[in-house]
Amino acid sequence: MQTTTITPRWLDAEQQVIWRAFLSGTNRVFTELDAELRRFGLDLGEYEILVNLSESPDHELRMSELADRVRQSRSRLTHTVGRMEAKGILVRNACPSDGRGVNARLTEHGYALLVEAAPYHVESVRRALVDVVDPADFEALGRAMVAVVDAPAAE
Amino acid sequence: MQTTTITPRWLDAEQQVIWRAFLSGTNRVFTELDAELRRFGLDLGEYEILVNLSESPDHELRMSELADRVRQSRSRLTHTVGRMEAKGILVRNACPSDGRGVNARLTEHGYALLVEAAPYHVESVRRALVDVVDPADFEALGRAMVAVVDAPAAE
DNA sequence: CATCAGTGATTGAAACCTCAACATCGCGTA
DNA sequence: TACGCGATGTTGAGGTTTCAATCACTGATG
Repeated sequence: MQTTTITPRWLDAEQQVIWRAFLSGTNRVFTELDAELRRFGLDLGEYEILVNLSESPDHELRMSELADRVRQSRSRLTHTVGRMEAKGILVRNACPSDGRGVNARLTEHGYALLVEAAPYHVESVRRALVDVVDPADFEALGRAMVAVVDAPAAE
Repeated sequence: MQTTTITPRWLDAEQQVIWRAFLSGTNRVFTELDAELRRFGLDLGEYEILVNLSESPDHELRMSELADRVRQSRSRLTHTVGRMEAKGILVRNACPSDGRGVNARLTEHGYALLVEAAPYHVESVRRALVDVVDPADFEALGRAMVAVVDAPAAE
């Protein structure tokens, strides 16, 4: 019998430091954003839903399309959208062109909430990340994250 | 009456692109890591607990110290450690030098689990981030994250 | 037209996290 | 010694996410 053994390619000391800074730094950023959004009764996941709807025609989007854009599972999105609907932030309607589909659409109140929260949100993004990082490093960060997203999916 | 009005300093187009890449990229990295760790019945939060205990004398750490290192609330850590204890990964003992304190210590089984999972974990860190990013950009990423962590806390 | 595999969305239970309240203990001070 | 504030951990309730199962509909195939 033979097991597939892995010879670990450990990170070197510097990579290790960078990796741990990544863990701490991302944690710090998201903690800060959530703290700011909480003042509007939102979290980052809900805020991204608002943004994506607001950028779509009629402030409306199919659930599945929305799930892809905010990187949430369909199930999670159903639950979250259900709560947001209960708060009057958006409404759901059957999709006219596809009997399986459901459209989520911002209400007036939901759009007003986004308009109100957005300036504070962008300020927290600056405070936590954009304004504290050297501009050249910030651009490199962008390239790095694009490379991550564009990397082929694991098997 | 007068309200404090904010003149939003919106992100410019390029900053916007980088910010969204950051959201997608970090999500991609953490999704990949969790998927790999799930094969060992762990998530990233639990894995970081294992790592921090394993790097400490006697594989043991005060709960509060551990909470700081893994950036989890005390409450969350109590719950998580409780579940890990139930699985036999670690044990809790009263701290001899401080009646309030509790030490968490890895069991043999817990350490063996870490030893087993670590090579796959590091491989996923490489696959998701380290190996797909240009080395110079990776270093810049490190500087950026250090700047984020070192930034003064918001009021 | 009948079937059937695939897609879109939801459901409910279990697992997990958050939040506020609480219990306990250490330490400085009078 | 007694007081009281601050720190350490835990608890349980309530809210959120995950996971697998399910329902409904579409489109293709025979």
